[in-house]
Amino acid sequence: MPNRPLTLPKQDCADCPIRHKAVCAHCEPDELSVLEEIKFYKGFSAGQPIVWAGDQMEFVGSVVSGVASMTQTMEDGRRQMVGLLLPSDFLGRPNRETVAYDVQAATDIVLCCFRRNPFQQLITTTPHISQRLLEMTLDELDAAREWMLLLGRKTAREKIASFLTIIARRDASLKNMSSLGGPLTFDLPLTREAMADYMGLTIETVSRQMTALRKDGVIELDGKRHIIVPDFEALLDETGDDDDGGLPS
Amino acid sequence: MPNRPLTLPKQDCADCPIRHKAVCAHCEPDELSVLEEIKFYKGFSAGQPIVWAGDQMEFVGSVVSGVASMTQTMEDGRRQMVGLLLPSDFLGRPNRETVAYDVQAATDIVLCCFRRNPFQQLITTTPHISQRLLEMTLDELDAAREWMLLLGRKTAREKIASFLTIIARRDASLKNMSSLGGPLTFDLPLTREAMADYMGLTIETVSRQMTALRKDGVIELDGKRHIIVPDFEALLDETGDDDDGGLPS
DNA sequence: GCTTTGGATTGACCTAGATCAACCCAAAGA
DNA sequence: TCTTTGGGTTGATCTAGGTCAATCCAAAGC
Repeated sequence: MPNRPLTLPKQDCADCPIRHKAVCAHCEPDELSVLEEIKFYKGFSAGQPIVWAGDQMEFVGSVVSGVASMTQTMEDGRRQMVGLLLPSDFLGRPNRETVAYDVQAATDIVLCCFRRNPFQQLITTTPHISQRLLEMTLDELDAAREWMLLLGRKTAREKIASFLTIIARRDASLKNMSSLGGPLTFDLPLTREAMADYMGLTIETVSRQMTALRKDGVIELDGKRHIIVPDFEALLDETGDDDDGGLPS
Repeated sequence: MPNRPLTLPKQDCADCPIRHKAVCAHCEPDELSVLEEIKFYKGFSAGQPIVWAGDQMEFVGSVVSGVASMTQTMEDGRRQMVGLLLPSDFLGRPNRETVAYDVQAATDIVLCCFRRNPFQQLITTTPHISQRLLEMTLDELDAAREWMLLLGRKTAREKIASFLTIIARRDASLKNMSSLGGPLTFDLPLTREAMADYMGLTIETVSRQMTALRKDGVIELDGKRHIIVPDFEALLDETGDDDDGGLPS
């Protein structure tokens, strides 16, 4: 497969989260048609950079399928992931010329994009959109704060368990599962290295804690990436937070 | 001084950041008068709780003077600060009934508040406001991501230095200083314990690293809280990031 | 003036997670 | 088939920062 972004043909938006989850929920038909006009799809394959920090960002959009990561890198190479973009998440920000972090496809990914300038225009004329974006940004901020607790105060084992519940929840909500009671199965969208960058750990520690959780029966591993959680409550008990284990957010 | 929130009399808004920095910048006069009607001031003294996580939040507003912290606490008492509210920062979120984190006055503080429900109403009718809130929330998200790098990848010494530059910058912008070249002086708005909760460290480590920076001549301490930075560039060199040390944000 | 109090400092020691190094293993290419 | 490659695992060792405990010190109260 070619290692460059591909602009996909316009497609039916039934599977495009931005249509129903992000900006369009309350739009009038004519506003929708404007969105339609400036819309296009981009695909990236796993590992491929989407934008580098400092680059001009000529589009905004949301993730249709696949996973991307936002990372920050220090001069000496230390890296910290600061955003994980899963399906329905929004990428890019209105009123910013350049992007502040490296964005990279973690898996093969499809984005539903809008050209930035017309989109910005639309924001000023369509209050629904900026209100919806505010809503999404506040959710992102909440997630970031949860993440800060993880980075600052949790043990390596708690970090791994918390990370796994986050992925499990998002995966379940993607499949429209109503409860996380029984045995649960999902794929890790990240390499051990990316997981380490997510949690502020080294790959060795990630690996060790994964095997520890496996040996303790909290998770089962099928290959490197496929996870089976026999008892979600047991996993939650390892996270350190007093979560109620309810529905995926 | 009484240890309970006091509702201050209406006062001239010249010193109220929300008037010019937050929601009012582009408002029409009649929109301003609506804001005026639902506005009131609250004062809290240092250490006093403003709201607890889970509480109903009946107002939103911005910090006029003083400092507040948002913290998250685990069952076993581990605490992580996830937000630091300095003058002109916005507190509370539209469309959320309850608040997600403990908010506490770090110093004596004055808030310029708006009753939440009418304020939410105003958002739907005044696009400027939600656009401005979006802008502010995006800035907050950027700050959170910077913070995540600090928590996940920086050494204790780098954490302290980074924290000091953040406070120094905000303090300088408050005093309308145009450059941070020369010797620099400011007060720490936090106890060592709150600093530790900010950085994911213990108070002992904070204390040790502060004395280390002092012994190395990077900072001078006058009492426990007053900091003198003889050379801001030298402090920046300790932060670990390749900042240009430019103007305060 | 003396005592209490609560934040802050300092020292001795310990441990969770980092570092360094060897090895595993499945997929891809030749 | 063999080799390469890149992600992953495991072991031995080290160390930054945590833990525990004693002490300091300035402000507040009596």
